[in-house]
Amino acid sequence: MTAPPSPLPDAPLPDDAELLRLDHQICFSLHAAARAFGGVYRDALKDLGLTYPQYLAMLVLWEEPDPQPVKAIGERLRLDSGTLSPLLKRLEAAGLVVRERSAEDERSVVVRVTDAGEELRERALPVPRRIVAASGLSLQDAFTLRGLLERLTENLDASQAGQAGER
Amino acid sequence: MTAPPSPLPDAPLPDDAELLRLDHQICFSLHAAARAFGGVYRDALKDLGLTYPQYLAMLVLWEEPDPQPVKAIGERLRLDSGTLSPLLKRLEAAGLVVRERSAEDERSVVVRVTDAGEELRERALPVPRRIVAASGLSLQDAFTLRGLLERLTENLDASQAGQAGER
DNA sequence: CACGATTGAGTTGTGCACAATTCAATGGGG
DNA sequence: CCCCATTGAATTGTGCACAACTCAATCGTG
Repeated sequence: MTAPPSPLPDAPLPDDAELLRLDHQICFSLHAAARAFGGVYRDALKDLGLTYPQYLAMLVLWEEPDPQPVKAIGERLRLDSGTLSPLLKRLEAAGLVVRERSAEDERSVVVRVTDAGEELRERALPVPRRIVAASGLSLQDAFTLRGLLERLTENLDASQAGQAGER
Repeated sequence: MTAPPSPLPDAPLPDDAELLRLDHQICFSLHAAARAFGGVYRDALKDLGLTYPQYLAMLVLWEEPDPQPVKAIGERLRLDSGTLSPLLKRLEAAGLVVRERSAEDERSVVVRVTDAGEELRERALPVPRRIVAASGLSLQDAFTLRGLLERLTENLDASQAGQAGER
């Protein structure tokens, strides 16, 4: 909401080149950090036979005892069916989940974790510890980072929404 | 929505479950932020006919007047030839760059920006401004974020390197 | 000089992300 | 009640990311 447009007309305005440079470095850093995270998760999850996005999907499913509709998983992970459908099919092929049409609404497909999927959960428990250790951030920094990232995402999403449909 | 687990200031003890939750939210946030960034760039770059990674590659090429070897671009972006080769081929097909074998080292391929590529640079100038605006972060926050991300990436990379080859 | 190791691009195969489309099930308004 | 807009999944097509591999050019050492 608070968008400081230009409080100081002749402020120590970082000139264009400076702004652009900073921007580039942030998108670079974010890109690099996301991929570095992916690499560490790749190593940590190799033994479990999961990819990072598959792991995220399993986390969502493990969170609740009841089967969850594909729609709900997509909203949680901010992914659409084009990404989730094949991913869930691979999880089903691995025997970790089953997908079945909902009885109440035949359009909906609910995903249930199998016994094998629950067993995998046990083996996945030590994973986050490894990641936290690898990140090397203090709790304080982690909180700061998470807060900034969430604010950033919120802003970016709002900006994009305003850009597209709009009313 | 997401109900913060324990807002009690009295029991901030980060037991395992707490740590794991935090970790998950950070990887979630990072993932989400990276994709939100991608979405905003997608909009901003649509008119230029560039994808976000293609834009990053062009930024590297625009930075220096001389043609740059594929190797150097890959080191700058932390991408390997498996990703860069097809990407650069698409940029070449779009007429923005040309790739030619280096005279000194026949193994190396250098990438040169064409006149059309230089013209595109002019049209790309306003893009970063839009991104900075969309991010809605103050300069202060942007610096903090960049610092945390770089430290995070460094730690993750180091951890992964120690994990893998190592003798 | 010769030969084996290394280097730099490229190719292949798998999986993620997203736009656009398809299709059946559902639900609301005339 | 019927038609039609909406919804939820899935499919198709493009592009990125990475591992594993191929192949030619280069380098180093005997």
